[in-house]
Amino acid sequence: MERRAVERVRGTQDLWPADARQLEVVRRRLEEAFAGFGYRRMDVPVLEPAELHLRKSGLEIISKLYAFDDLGGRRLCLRPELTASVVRAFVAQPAPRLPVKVFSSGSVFRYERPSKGRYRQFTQSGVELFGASGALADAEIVALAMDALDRLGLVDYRVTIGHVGILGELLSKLGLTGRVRTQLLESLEETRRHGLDAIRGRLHELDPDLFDPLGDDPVERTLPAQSDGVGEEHVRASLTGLLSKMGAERLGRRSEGDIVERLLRKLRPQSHREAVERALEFMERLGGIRGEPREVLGAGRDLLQAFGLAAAPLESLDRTVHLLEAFGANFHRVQLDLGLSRGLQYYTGMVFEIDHAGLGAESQLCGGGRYDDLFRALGARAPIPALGFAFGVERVKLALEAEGRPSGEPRAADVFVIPGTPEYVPFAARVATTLRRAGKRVDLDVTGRPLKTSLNYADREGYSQVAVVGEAEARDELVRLRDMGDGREQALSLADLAREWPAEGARPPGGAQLPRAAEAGRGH
RNA sequence: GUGGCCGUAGCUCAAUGGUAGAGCACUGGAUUGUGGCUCCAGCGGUUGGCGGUUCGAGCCCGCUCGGUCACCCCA
Repeated sequence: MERRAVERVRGTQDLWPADARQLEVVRRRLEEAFAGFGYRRMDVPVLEPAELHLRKSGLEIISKLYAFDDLGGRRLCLRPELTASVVRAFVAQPAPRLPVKVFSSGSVFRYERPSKGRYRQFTQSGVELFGASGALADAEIVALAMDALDRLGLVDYRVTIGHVGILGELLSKLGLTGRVRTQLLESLEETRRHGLDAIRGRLHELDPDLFDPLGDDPVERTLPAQSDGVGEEHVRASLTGLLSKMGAERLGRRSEGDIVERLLRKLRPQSHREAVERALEFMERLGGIRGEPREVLGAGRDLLQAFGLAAAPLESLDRTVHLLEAFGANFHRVQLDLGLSRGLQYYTGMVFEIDHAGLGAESQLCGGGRYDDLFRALGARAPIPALGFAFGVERVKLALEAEGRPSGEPRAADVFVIPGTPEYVPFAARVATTLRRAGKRVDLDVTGRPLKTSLNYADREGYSQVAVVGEAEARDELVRLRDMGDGREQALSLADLAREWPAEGARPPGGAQLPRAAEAGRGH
């Protein structure tokens, strides 16, 4: 016989009743808020084709995916988040009418190094809103996330809102596409933490032509500086003109056309490089703009103007912020941060995070934003505007505890029924059942240990009432409910109790302050 | 993924390199079945695991597993 205990998988948790209950209460309150905004519950599988997440997620999440082959040879994964599954479900079977407002909760899995507030299996609870573009939808989503935390009585949280569309617009204007664009979008937040050189290094790995030292060729040095928006045809034309002026016969035997093409080839990386440099400069300045909404919007407009960009994303943010006020959000908890980028690459517009000061390193409670391109990426015929967010339920629980408002040990039941002696066990079972049918939560003592020990236990566990049933009770067909506070007893005849069943609106006298639905509907 | 700290009874923690302990919890008794207080006794350990150094390791060293803190990243 193997004596060594089987250990819990790293990064997972066993939740004993007090913690399990608290997590359940948190999740339920969040979901109540979602429902209060007209969102409906939807469930999606824990198992998904690995491809679903490989196609849409950033490298960071992909590298942490729990992926494996099932016995049928399918490449599967445990979901690392919920949004992709909900979108996949919609793409496979579109809802008859937009908009779609749904919420879902459940376990998600990421192979990360565990620490406090960071687990390999954790619970997300979030919403998705499909089919609405514009600031009102953006504001509703943020207001909903804040309302959910307010319902829980959380105080010390901070909402940070940004907009990745600003940088996206610049990159488009500079003609930056593909992996370089993706890399830059993902790096926005990194610029202020690690500086531009860190980003340059990463880009160089991606494309070695970027940030190579310039050659010494004097001709290359005199080439016209490439700036944004200048097409290759234009460059070819001006190069040809330049060569004519220099006198082509002095450049050897090659034809003018050959030379131009060769220079263009050398030039292409450089123009690319300069576009990237311009993007980096923009990112650095953008990243510095954060704080109180009005100031950020002002500074943002100045920057966009300096780079000749349309102010549309900022105006959208402006409207979102104003609508947030109209939603009655706690405005002093909101700040704007134009350098906020979020790691998931599929975000396209407004993005936001909610952090809590009491959590240390893993302080983010919630993250979300707009992901208008995700439907196309997952195979939808038409683009559908979409946005959403997810809470980390365990982190919200930790935040509540950090603010010193734990739910307290839940009382197991209202009444503890103790058989006085073994021979009255059947009668005790009958008493317990009668009380339950009369609407009480009843815990029957099944240990058979000495009465004194059981009473001691009942007292320490905090039962408000105890019923010891023995000879006298069995003879008279009654139960004596003893109040554990003042010791007074109340005799109830079983016949009277039975008449209450099924009693209309029977309510347990105590311990009902927590959601009743948590108990109902279990184990069926 | 990087660096630091920590792992001793169910829980919280002690123990100069020299016989593994306390409080709480649990079981029994004082009290011949009616709680909380008190007192007494009992149960409970491969000191996370494997290896090394040493006459001797909970303690020192290496690896490993787990936790935690700071990075990183995210929720």
